[in-house]
Amino acid sequence: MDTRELSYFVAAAEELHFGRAAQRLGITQPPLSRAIGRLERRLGVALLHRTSRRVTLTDAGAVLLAEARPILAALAAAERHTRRAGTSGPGLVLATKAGASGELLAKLLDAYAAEPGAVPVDLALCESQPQRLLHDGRADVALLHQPFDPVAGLDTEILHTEGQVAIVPSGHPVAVRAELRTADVSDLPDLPLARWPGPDGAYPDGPGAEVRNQTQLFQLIALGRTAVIMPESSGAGLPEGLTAVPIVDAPAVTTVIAWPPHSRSRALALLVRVATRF
Amino acid sequence: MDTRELSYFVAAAEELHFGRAAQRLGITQPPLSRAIGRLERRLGVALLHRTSRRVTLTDAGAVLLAEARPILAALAAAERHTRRAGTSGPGLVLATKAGASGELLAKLLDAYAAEPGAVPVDLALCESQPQRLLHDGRADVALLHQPFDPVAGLDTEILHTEGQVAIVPSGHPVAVRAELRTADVSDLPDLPLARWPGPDGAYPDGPGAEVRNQTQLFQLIALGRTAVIMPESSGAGLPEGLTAVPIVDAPAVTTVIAWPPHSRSRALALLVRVATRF
DNA sequence: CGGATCGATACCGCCCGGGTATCGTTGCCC
DNA sequence: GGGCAACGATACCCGGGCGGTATCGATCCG
Repeated sequence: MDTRELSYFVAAAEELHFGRAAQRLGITQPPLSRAIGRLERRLGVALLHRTSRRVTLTDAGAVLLAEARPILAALAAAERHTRRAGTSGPGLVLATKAGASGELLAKLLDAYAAEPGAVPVDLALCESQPQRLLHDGRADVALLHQPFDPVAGLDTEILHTEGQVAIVPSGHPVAVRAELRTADVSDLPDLPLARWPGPDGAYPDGPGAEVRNQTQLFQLIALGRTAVIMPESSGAGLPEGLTAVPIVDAPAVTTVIAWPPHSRSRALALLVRVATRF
Repeated sequence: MDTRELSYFVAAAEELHFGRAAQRLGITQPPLSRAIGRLERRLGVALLHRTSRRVTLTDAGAVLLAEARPILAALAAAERHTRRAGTSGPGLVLATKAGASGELLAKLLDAYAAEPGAVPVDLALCESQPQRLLHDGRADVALLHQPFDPVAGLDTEILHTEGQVAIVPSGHPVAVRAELRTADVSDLPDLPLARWPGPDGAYPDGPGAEVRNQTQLFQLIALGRTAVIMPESSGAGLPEGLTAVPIVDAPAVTTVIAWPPHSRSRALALLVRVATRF
């Protein structure tokens, strides 16, 4: 099966309309019709059931669509990884969530820079989903936080484990407590927990404020509109008006350094070695 | 990146010899040279370092090779799965290890056959690696035994959990014991544990007999040459001269029914539903 | 029943993949 | 050290397939 045929089929299967699919692919409709027809003939299976008015997926088409998408994604990732591995480029790109693991990151970068043979490290501080940068080749290595960030398909080393704290407005009654339990903060009607976007960019339902980054979040907390539970280290150096209170029964957060399997860079290996010395 | 180019590169990277690689691909050498050159130009990266006497992988080539192999395997699997999903075929093919889960299998097949809407079920009884049949599309569903069979990348439902027994010659001193511990049978100098082939078909080192199937194994045990630890149910209905003794500290064996993700067959869904009723 | 929408088909030009012939380089061996 | 053999690169040719335009045929709508 050819890559082109496969992406043609995915486009047609997603659009369920040959004209629009062809447009999306930057070709005209007839070659698309022929390509899909040829693919079906080669497989000996109908993939799309089509009348001149409606196009639907057959069972076989649904199977192929589900398998084709990750294959095409893996192909694109392989291409980017190969490009990065060949062009020595600007050194390493390290991805992590902005605001997370601040002290650990600073220590790591300092220690690495002091090593003989270190290369320049660029930072990719994203608002969410740092592991995506790894998968699509925009970064070489990432600091991820279990259980928040999925690490499936990556090689990892554990760097650090820490508890979590609630960050609340200093004026709120719970701010004076020495410690809290999860239930103490998840049930406050006047202070609903902030909601972060999921992997698809959509927000879960709930009463709390929708937030995308830490600045926004801290401002909303300072205004008494929301609260949040996050790792201890993210609560270091809080601005005025915010208080961190340990949550004793929250699951521990593990910071890991992660990289795509099959990486062969000496610079990356050195960075991982330095990181695991902590 | 084209599939053809990718498989050309894999062949060249594995053979490290353009002539042989071309022969393996069923083409001549010049188109292969051109294809690899074009791929390198498009990626902007050298994949193979070649003199007229020696071909070696570059770092980028090693990355691409490692990523390309699973991608090509996934492509081939997708093709087979799609073919199977389309051609309603002879019904379902169920794979499992010959001799394993005998009673459970019989019950499952009977119960399924009694359901309205059941289709004929063919059995693929293999000597090892039943999950391979699933991955390459030769089977639709399998009974696997954790922790022996890898279930990564499959959808599963747990059917049954059982302990393990040692199967020894009836005349041996340990045969009269009511129960054993793993250490009791793994250290017997006169009765070394049988060795099964690994995923690559090679046998691990050790003193025990090399076996491939249950008939062979039981014969060797009856002759006093080896012993084995296996799930209780596999020890049911032993031939004359063999005795099963429970191993109290062996890890439990879980029988699962497994199928490739994205399967959409009604017949398969029914089989799984029947299986999970036990 | 006429028109509009949409997928299939016919036909054409060009690019690209594969083939044969040959060149240039590099170890190797006498 | 020179001749030779092995091997990858290059030159050139041919045919198939991909993409384009034009058009057909079917189906739904008003």
